[in-house]
Amino acid sequence: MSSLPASDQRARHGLSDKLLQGDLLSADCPSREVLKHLTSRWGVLVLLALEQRTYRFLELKRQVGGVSERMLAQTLQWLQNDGLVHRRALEQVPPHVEYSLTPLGREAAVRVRELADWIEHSMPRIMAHWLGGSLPPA
Amino acid sequence: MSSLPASDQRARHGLSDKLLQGDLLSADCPSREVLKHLTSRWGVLVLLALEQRTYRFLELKRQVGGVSERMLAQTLQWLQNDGLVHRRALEQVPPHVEYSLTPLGREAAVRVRELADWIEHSMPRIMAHWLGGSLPPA
DNA sequence: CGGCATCCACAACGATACTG
DNA sequence: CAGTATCGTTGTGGATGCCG
Repeated sequence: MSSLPASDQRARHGLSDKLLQGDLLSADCPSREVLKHLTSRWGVLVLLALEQRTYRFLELKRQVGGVSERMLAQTLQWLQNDGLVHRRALEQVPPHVEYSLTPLGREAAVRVRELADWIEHSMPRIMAHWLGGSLPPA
Repeated sequence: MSSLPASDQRARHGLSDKLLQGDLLSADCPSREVLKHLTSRWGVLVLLALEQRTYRFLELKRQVGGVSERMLAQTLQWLQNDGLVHRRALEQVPPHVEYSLTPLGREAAVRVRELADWIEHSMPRIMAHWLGGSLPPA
C-alpha cells in the first residue's frame, strides 16, 4: 500500500496539495512534525552520530553527551517512525540492538551536518557578538 | 575588541580548542547553545521568513503561523544576540521596528532552508512510513 | 505598534527503579 | 543490554495586562 502515488498518500491524511506546497510557515503543515523530530534537542545529535557509523544503544548514549536513556529511546522511536533510522535487533541474550541510518535518514543527516558544520565553523564570529553585544546568551 | 584572533575569543570564555574542534556531541560544547537557538521551535521558521525579506514585528507574527508575541520576541532576541538578526527601530510614534538577517544570519538561513526544503520534498516518502509503520507520529 | 512582566498550564525532561 | 514505567522537577509557551 505504500506504493500508492504520493497524491493518494496525502489524500489519506486529508491533506490538500496546497498545504504541502505552502511551506512550513503555515501553522498546520504536517512537515512541522518532522521538523520537530529532526531539530529536537537530541534528534540533531543522534543523526550526527549515526552518520558516522552504526551504534548500539548504550554506545550511542555514550556518544551523545548528556542524553538520558529515556530521551534517547524516544528520539530513536521518532526517527524510526519517520523512516530515518533503522533498528536491527539480534535475537540473543543479552540483547544486542544496532541503530543505523536509512537511505532517507542519510539524506537528512547531510543537511543537518551542513548546519552543524556551519555553526562550529562560525562559532568565533558568533561568540564575538556575545562579547560585543549587551548580554551573554542566557 | 571583536578583532582579536579567534583563539583569544575562545580563551575569554575559558574554552579549550579541543572542545571547539570536537563537535557538538560533547555535552559542554558551547555550539549547543547556538544550535538550540537555530533549531528552536520558532527559530527555524523565523529564519525562513526573514530569508525572504525584511519584516516588521506583527508582519512576522502573521507570517510565522501559530507563534505568540512572547515567543517571537524571545526568539528574535536570541538570534539578535547571536548576530544573526538585525533590529532596526525607527524613532516615531507609533513605533516601527524592522527585522532582517545579517550577513551571518543569511549564511545560517541557507542551511536551514536546505533542511526545510528537503523535509517538504521528502514528505511523501516520510508519510508513506507513517502509513506503513505501526504508529502514527504523535 | 512593539514588547516586557506576570501568571499559569502543560509538556518535556532526568533520575530512579524495574523487566525481558 | 536494551529498554519501559513511574514520579518529581524543570522548562516551554500561551494568555493577559501594562507601558513606551
